[in-house]
Amino acid sequence: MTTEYSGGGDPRRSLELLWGVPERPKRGPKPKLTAERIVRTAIAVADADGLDALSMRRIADELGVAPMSIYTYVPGKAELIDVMLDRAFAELTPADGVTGGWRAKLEHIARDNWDLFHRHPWLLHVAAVRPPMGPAVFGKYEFELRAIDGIGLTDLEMDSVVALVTGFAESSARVSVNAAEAERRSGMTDAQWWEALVPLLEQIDTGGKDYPLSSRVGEVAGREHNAAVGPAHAFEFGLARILDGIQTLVDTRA
Amino acid sequence: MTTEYSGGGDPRRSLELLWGVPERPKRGPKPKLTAERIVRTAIAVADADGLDALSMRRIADELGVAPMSIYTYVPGKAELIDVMLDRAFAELTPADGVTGGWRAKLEHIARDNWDLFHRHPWLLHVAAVRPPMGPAVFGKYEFELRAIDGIGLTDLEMDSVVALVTGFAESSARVSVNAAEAERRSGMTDAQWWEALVPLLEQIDTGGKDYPLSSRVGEVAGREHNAAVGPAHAFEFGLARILDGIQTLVDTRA
DNA sequence: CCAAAACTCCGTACGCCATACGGATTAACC
DNA sequence: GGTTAATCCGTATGGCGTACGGAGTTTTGG
Repeated sequence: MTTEYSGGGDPRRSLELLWGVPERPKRGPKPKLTAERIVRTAIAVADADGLDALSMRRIADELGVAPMSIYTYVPGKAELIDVMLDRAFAELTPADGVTGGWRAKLEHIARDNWDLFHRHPWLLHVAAVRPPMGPAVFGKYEFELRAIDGIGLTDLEMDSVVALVTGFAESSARVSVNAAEAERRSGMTDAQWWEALVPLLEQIDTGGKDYPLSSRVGEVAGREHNAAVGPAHAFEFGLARILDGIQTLVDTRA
Repeated sequence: MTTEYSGGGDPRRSLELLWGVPERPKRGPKPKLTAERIVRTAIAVADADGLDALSMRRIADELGVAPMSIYTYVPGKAELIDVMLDRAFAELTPADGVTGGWRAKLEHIARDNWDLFHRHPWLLHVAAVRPPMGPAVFGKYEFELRAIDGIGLTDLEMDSVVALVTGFAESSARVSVNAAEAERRSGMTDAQWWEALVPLLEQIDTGGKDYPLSSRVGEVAGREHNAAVGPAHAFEFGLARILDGIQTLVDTRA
């Protein structure tokens, strides 16, 4: 599985694509495609078959043109992925209408992110340092900050809180998505995989060490949440702890 | 950058490599290599040049043999990476000697993990669902649990707390490592990159929307922590919140 | 002492990737 | 109608993991 990097292409070309340049040049043959159609097709391919399957050849096949024709509309794969990212983040919704104060709003944001990463698992394979400066990324940061505006935090703390919550949503979604991916590619559930491993592990000479806590806790944890609900439980547990921690901070400010 | 998957190979062969089979077969020419040397070389390559540079050809070059000779000692790249993972985790240290109770112990574990991911950034490019069942991975889970044993949590809560803290260390290290990687491959610091982007952004027609909170908070956050300390600050801030949240949970149990 | 077996080493080959380059074609402008 | 700009795309490069099978080397069994 290939991890791509956002911000890898020419920033000027990326920005033009992200914000849309309405210029219609006149000369030359009628274009068969648009950048928009290419982006939509690329997202569909990545959703269906993963970022690995997203090649310029595949997009071209899907659109019925030769591979090199894509480069007429898009400078390269790096810029294309920047636009795909911004498009995907555009699906996120503000927490403005959510009742229940900052805590409920942050919960909405965390869950919304969690859902997004499950709808578009390929997002997790794009390292979003230096994210694409598109309308959706701008809007996302703005309404995330709005969720905790006016509750007594400093500007720096607001930025840190938003980063903590969204970062947590991403990292727990990563675990969840990876588990599902492992299940798909191995054809075994986590339970089946573990079951197959136990007899092999019993033949191993551990050199006299034993693992009392691991055995006890691991068994309980394994029984309690099988693979289907495990990552979701981890998400709910972690989110509750993090919000409690933010509560403590807010309390010291009041 | 390629992301690899742990647990991708033949589990039996992986386990043999992980725990070491001392059998010395007799027939045939004297082996020029050992699995051990191959693993050490692979880790050195990944440390120095990243997981992308880790190819079977590169390892072979490094050891002065032909590419296919590697397969005499190691079943394939997937199993090799499993062993590399376990070897790396073996560098982690228990928190038993740390004074200051469970909070100080969890801090040690988080920082120890954070450091490890910076020493071996390629760990972040290996998706560790279904981790290699080697001695180090077993030991890690055991002493992580020991750090919070006997403070009133249920077995399930102990598992969840450990997963939360180590998961957070991984995800914030990911941000940090990605930032450093972006700096290296672009030749620009975050500050320089942003500076180059501003004039381009000013030419953009945002369609009348503006972003009051983003501008105010973003500027403060950007000024406060430049790229060098930004991720480290996010780590410290998030860790404090998470430990506060765990404190709240522990309090309800007391 | 010799043949068979076991083991190491490795040359070749396959299909797939992004995209640089330049040529052929097509449409609009002067 | 000639010039210019734009689209479309054929070809080629170098790197990847590893399947396959052959050649060389050492020990074992008789």
